[in-house]
Amino acid sequence: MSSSKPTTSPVSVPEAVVNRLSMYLRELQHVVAAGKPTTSSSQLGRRLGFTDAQVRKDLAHFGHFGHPGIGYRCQELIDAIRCILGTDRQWKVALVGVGNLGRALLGYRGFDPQGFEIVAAFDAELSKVGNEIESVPIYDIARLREVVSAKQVELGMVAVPAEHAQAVADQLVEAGVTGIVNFAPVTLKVPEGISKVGVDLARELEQVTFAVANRLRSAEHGAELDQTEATKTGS
Amino acid sequence: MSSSKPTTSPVSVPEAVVNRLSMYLRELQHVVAAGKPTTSSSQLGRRLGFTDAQVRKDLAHFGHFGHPGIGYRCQELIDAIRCILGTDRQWKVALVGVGNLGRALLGYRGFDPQGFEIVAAFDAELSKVGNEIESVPIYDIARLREVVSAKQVELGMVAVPAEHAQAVADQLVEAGVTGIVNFAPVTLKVPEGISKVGVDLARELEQVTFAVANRLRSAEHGAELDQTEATKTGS
DNA sequence: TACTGTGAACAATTTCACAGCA
DNA sequence: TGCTGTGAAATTGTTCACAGTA
Repeated sequence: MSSSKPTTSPVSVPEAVVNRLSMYLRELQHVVAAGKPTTSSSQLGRRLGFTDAQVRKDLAHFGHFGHPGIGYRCQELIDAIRCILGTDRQWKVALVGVGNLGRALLGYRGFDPQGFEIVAAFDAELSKVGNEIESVPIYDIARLREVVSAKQVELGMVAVPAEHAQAVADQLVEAGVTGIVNFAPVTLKVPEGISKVGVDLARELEQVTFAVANRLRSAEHGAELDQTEATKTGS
Repeated sequence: MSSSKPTTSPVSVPEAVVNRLSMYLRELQHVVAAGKPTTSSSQLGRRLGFTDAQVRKDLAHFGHFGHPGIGYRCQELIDAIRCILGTDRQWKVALVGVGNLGRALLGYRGFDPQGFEIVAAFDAELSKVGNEIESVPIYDIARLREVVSAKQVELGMVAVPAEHAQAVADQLVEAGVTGIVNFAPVTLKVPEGISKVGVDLARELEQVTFAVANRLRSAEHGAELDQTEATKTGS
């Protein structure tokens, strides 16, 4: 039992595990940045709010990465997780919608180091077309299919108004992307075999207000032994 | 039986249920916008990718909202869910960090209709201070405590670089906010009783690449009967 | 000693299936 | 008939506790 390459065919991994895998990765990067070469399931768990057993079980889905008596060598585990997540290589991403949010995504410094490169942006407003933002060229959305194919873009980010999101997603799929991150507050329909994730900013806030409102309710109400903690995803 | 006010003290609701509640709300708003006065658990479920039983069970945590034989009256259920989530009133929000992402958040049109109003923004860069963006005034971050207290801000959004996020969160808590949405890729520590949610853009992309990479692996590999669908949160 | 990996126990969540109301 | 609400069953996920390795 010692380090090894990730199991090639994970057969069926709960989505929650994949979520936590990303968190472990981020945390490991912080540990490395702090100069520590190794860490342990309990340390990792403590920092993220999980039990040590959970951390070990999660990682065990993919292989044997730990060293008994030692813990995990950070760089080793980072490499393994990136391999599992598929970010051991660079992914080409297209952004559709160069509004406020789109521009923010173009300027976001966190993508490149994690393996994502925005190689093209699209907008329907012709005054934006032809410019570059953060050295990403902006194309007429009418050319989406052509450009996405030509540049071999694999992932799409949808940052257009809700009413156009489905149409944009359809075009992205048509053009050959295999995964979509959607920032519009609608539920996209995508064909089987295309992955998608939705990020809805108002919904994130609602998760917080629920916890707050709930706390207020129990407080004024009469001290139920209620304990709803809204520590959803880490961070 | 029939409609009623949400149960006041939900005692203990799984976080996943709260997440879905937000999705039901969004979906119901779309149904209303389409002119339909009622919907059903199966319709709602189909649109979001859940079973009808799940929808009913989720809602049953909070009261009896449905009408046997009819389904759910959309507006009624919308009102009930907003009440449960605490967004039946307006929440005052402070934004810290007026970079690319911060500006996008200031310009985001989706907050107001869902009950969120950004009433103040803060930045350390003094050239930004004193201006308004989207008619939100930008203050020196040194005045965070003072302004947040004075304006009775309840929620904070952290959109500063990772290395400053914890310090900013500490100040927000000090100043009296009860909930935080964090956009920096770090795990914040907040005191018991403060709610937080983390949004990490690179992590969202990783959820997608995992699914894609996984699909590629099984494909080239040898057709395991693997079925990993990355249809995380809806959208 | 300090830690991992893991079967077995436990807990939570989801689905099923059906009674009951409009 | 069409739909909800809900116990009971099935499934999934988490924690415990310990054998085993460095």
